[in-house]
Amino acid sequence: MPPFREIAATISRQIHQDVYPEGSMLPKRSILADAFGVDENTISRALDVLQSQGLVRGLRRHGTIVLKPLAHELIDLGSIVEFDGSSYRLSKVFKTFRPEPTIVGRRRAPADVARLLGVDVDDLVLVRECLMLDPADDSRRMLASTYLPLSLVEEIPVLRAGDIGDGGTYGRLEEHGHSPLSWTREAGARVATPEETEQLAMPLGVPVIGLLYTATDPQGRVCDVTSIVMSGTRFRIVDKLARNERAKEAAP
Amino acid sequence: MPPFREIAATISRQIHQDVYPEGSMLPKRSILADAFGVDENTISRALDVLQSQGLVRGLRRHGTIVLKPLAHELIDLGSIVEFDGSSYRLSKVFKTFRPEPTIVGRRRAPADVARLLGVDVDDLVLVRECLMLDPADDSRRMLASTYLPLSLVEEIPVLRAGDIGDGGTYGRLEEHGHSPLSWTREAGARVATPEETEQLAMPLGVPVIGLLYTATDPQGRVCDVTSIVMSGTRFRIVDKLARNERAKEAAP
DNA sequence: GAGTGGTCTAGACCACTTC
DNA sequence: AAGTGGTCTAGACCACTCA
Repeated sequence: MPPFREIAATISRQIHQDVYPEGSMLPKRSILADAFGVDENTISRALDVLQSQGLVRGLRRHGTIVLKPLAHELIDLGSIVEFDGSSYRLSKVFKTFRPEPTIVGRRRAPADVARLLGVDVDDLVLVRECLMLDPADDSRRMLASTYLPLSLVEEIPVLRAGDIGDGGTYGRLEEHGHSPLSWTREAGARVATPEETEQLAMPLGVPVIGLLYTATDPQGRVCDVTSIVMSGTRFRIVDKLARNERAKEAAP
Repeated sequence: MPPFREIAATISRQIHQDVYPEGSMLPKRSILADAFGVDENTISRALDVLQSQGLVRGLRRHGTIVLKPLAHELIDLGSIVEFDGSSYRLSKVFKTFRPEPTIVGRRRAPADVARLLGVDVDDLVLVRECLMLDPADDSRRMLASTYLPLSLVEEIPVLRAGDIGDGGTYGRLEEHGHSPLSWTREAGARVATPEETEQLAMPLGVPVIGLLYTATDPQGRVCDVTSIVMSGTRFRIVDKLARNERAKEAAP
């Protein structure tokens, strides 16, 4: 293992063993460089590793602070799309956030979204993006983006409206002959894009949980792809598991 | 945005637009450095970014190859623990792999596992680790680790056996009075540890999907934590969603 | 042996924050 | 103004793989 990874692993171990407790400052670069007998630049690279793991954060002028580890918030997404009489919600947990619309317009979709929508990566689609804020302190929790093929927007112009909201899209689609919709969810792990990093106020290079919800009509046409992005260092998805029939029999 | 990130974004865009198609080689560092008008070192950092996104891979002597993007394999984990008459399986997909045991022994558990097990991070626990191989080509797909508190192993010595396997642990636990077990799953995104990187033959710094299965007995005692790690650049978890009752009514 | 990526060192400057 | 992290350049060497 090269020195910079070795050093990152050592400091990580020291943090977990409370040599550097949560909230404390690491020694500054020049001190660490002397301590490990390497150049300051090598320390810098090691600290990069720790930052992308969400373990520490560099604060200019101050130093490098040790963040609270394992502060994962558990999110129970469930696997039920909820209907409240007029609009749908992909999970009941999204009810607990305050949505703040940021962008509505025509853009190119990310490659995986384009694939799910069945459009070319260079085609424009309608994008509606919003931040999910914590109602308590307005902190940014998740980023939600809805992608609609332009052909569908021409067919149902009301989808173009800025204030239609997330759940409302599905209601309008069903009212216009795309009923009943069925949904699929893909969950993955990846590194945040620079845009996501900025919007969610995360350090650069952190892993994120990406959810892609696909709404398909009975004709098999993909009507909508909604992407939810949240920091992997702050959130985890939790589920309760059931037993199958034979397992139930086996229990006394 | 600093130059090295700008360059990484530019090359990433060029790859997606087939300037550098999948399987092709990027120009060598010195050429890219000239092309972008920066030092070779800056190119190196940009390529680091692309490698941790799983987009390219550096091959010594050869050059930097463009990997197949979006080759995500969709895994349907389900939410049912299956019983086959003698042992349990946390998901039916695990049946499709060939498990190869690697480590059995006493070790310290990772901090999040220790938290779930309710033991101190410095306590030793019994670890049983195995690689899940693709039966077709023996390639390494996932890493599965089972953690058991030592107190439980003293109570049920058969758990110490090396060949008990993953599903068998739950059967033995239920036979010894911890019945019926109930399971919870946590899913998260994080950066691979160096050990995982090596065992799964991944490039350094890739994001991984981490699953933590917790088995709890009726007394509320956590008996077992099983961790599944898979590359975020290769896998995605897929689910089909259902509608709630009111949504069903709304459909024609 | 030669060519490529991977990494380290040394020195420098910038950006930001606090004083 | 000063001090910290963030980044760039220049030059060097190593490790690995192929010819």
